[in-house]
Amino acid sequence: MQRMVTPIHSGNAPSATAATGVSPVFSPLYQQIKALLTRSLQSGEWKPGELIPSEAELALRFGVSQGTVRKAIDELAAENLLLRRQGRGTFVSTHHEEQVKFRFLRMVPDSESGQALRMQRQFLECHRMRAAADVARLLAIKPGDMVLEIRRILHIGGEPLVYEDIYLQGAPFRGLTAERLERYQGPLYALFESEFGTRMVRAEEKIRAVSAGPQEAELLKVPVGQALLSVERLAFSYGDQPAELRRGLYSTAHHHYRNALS
Amino acid sequence: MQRMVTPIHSGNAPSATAATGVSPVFSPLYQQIKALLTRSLQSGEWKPGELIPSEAELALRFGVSQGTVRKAIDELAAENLLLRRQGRGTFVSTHHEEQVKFRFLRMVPDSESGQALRMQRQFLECHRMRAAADVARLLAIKPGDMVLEIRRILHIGGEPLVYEDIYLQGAPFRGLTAERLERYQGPLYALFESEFGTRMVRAEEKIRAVSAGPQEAELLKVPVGQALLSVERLAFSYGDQPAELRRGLYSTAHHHYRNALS
DNA sequence: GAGTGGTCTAGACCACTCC
DNA sequence: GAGTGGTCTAGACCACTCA
Repeated sequence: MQRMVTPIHSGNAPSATAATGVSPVFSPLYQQIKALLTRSLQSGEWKPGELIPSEAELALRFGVSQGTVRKAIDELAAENLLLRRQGRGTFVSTHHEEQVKFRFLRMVPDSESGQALRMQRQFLECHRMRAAADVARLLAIKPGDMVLEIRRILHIGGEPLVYEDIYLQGAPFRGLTAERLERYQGPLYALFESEFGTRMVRAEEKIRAVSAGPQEAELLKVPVGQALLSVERLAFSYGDQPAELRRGLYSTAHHHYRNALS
Repeated sequence: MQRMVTPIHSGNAPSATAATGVSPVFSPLYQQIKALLTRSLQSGEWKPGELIPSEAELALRFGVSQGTVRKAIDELAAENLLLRRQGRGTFVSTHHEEQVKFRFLRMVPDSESGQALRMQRQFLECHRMRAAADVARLLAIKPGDMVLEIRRILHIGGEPLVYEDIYLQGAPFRGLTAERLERYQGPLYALFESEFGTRMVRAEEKIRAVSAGPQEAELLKVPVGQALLSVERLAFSYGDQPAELRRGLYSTAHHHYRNALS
């Protein structure tokens, strides 16, 4: 009933492996291919920005038709894990592309004119610490495990826009230091993927409105009591593994959080 | 070079219509089919909740293969315009389904337990008026054109959660009255689609943090100056036509706005 | 059992990129 | 021109729903 692809084979007819009895897993071939491709991404066989083998070659490797590989790649492309370019091939998505920059930073200026937002970063903190209970729970680690905490402010046109408190699992980000952060130009997620092999794939955010306390007011240069957006983001890496917790305060005086419901 | 599907025909080979010279429009067949299907949805040939013809029948009608129809339907299903159900057929999406209720209302309780949110609606206002300049611009109508304004509060467990100020184009919603709103059980968008033939398909939201003024504080039963989410939503109907403007204030004391970045 | 969408295959040609 | 993804077709069988 169920055809498994794990050992390479090349049967043509569907339902060629029913001999063993009840199938333990029940998923279409293209889902199995998709899982195999994801595994190659996760293991680092193909790194962000790199070209993966052609559809024809993958079809040969897995012993399935090109159409089946195509459907698997289609879904991975829809999830922004892969990027197809006609005539060139299929590439592993990366946070280094211009176009992707606004997928995770949703703040846009109220004036809808050209949003050539030149952003300045100011790092306040970068140190290792033991994870508190709530942080550990969200990152799926044990309380007391080592985490890396980064605090920073994003400025735009000299004005503070975002204050963020970022928590990363300690182990994968061993070599990450304040100097490293200062030196690197570009999005944090680009640094994470290039230097530490952790690519953020998707995220969930919880948004609230809060009043600025004394410290926050000073950091964002707003009056105490000013209404701010509180954004808690949990970002996931390849295997839906939580990899980053981010607590942000956004000043919405001249910018807003843009969202599309579809 | 380009095959047009407008007049029904049944050629097998691609590139069967190059005789006329340079093709004016340049789009794949399945996109043309998709446009035709969208037109049938827009014209009301198939109404929300109804079953559309089978893939085979559509393929016959348009003179293309079933695979081509399938690809067109795939995209429409991905955009939530159609809903496929194996063994039963393809249906026009509707706001009457339980599952869809949280696609446009993004507030969820902070306690992640069972979110059996029983919501009470309180309508404050429902009247016709002339559109102000900003409302007219967003709704793509002329300033001074008639619009319908609805104001309401959503309560949960007796506590006010959302205050909304809603603007609709006057013409399509001619018969909408306060009594009609009171009598109808279920989401507003379900009422709009069932009774007025306007189905909201997607929306864009701009989110800010604001402080409650005196009136807003009283409506939402919060202290003056309390931080609230300000959500401005522009909702679009079938042809990407703006159909509703909604300005909301959300109380985030015990709930938050949930968002997925992917 | 008839009808529907879902999967899989095989092969053809098109559009695009790069050498 | 070679190689890639993109489109289109035709036909087979599977999984599911319902009468």
